[in-house]
Amino acid sequence: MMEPEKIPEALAKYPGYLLSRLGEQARKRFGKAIAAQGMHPRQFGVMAVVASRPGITQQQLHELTGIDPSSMVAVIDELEAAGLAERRPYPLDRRARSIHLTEHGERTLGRVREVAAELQQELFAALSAEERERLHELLRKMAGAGAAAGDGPCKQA
Amino acid sequence: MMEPEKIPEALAKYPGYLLSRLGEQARKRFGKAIAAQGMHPRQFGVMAVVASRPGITQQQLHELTGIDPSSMVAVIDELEAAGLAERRPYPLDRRARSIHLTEHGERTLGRVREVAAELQQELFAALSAEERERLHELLRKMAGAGAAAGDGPCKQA
DNA sequence: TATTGTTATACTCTATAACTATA
DNA sequence: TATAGTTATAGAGTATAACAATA
Repeated sequence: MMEPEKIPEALAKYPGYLLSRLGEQARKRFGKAIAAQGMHPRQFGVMAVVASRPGITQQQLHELTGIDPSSMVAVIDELEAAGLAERRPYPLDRRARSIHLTEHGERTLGRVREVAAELQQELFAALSAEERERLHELLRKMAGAGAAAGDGPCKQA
Repeated sequence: MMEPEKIPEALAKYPGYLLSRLGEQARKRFGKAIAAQGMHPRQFGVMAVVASRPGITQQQLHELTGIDPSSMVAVIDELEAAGLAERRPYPLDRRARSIHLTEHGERTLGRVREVAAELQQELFAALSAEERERLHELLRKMAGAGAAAGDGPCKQA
């Protein structure tokens, strides 16, 4: 169990600060939780998007995850090396690469999703189920999220 | 104006992810906003705590901000070099150093607080005033924040 | 001429370990 | 023996610039 660190009022009064510090904490704890599966938060993010849009290109992955194109190369390299994903030719544009999860990748993603769900329970333990839902809604709204024009598999898949 | 980046449903469904990504975004935007004053987010955090607890030691600052003690040295060095804060002997324990803001530091902090307030408006623009307040409460609760045992000036000040 | 992916590189931020002076 | 601060160093993580293939 990790102590959630006390945040002094002088800083807690800034919602942006809370967002930043709690976000960093969430990322770190998630990273530790999935390290056992040999996975990294960035890899999880990419895999989750690929799972929802099989055949997506690296450029599109960059736009959706916010990960820099040059860093994206490294992430996909790692996933390929671990046998979790693979690059395939992208028929519509021969410059681009089409990314797919392998079967092993699908299974691993499933396990990591379970770990993520367990961690969520811990992370938001101070909140009631209702409060968690409310917080989630507010964060979604802030992110302008919810069905980012074209969720679902890509053409060609 | 910075586009708030669209977050796909495949990731937005994880509240921890939203927290992490929105937090990172908040930090980056805040950093850019205060760079004009020659300030860094870490420095602001430390200064805000020092302002609320004049005479605080570096060790205590580390506990309250989560910044590593060795990094704290660098932050205070920067603040001293910029004439924003200063180290003084700490009578109760000669190993420790007592940190205080200079007048220039107080004034600068005041200006940066204004910038922070403006940025907050932008950052949470997608939310109504009520929703912002609700989000702030939920984040506070999550952080176990609110009057961290001993807010206020330190003895000896 | 612009874009996708790639490579090499630099830069920022943070963490680790060892040292000093006090306790 | 343990702790506060310091220093030097190493490691993540990320961003920047230049290049090849293709559009």
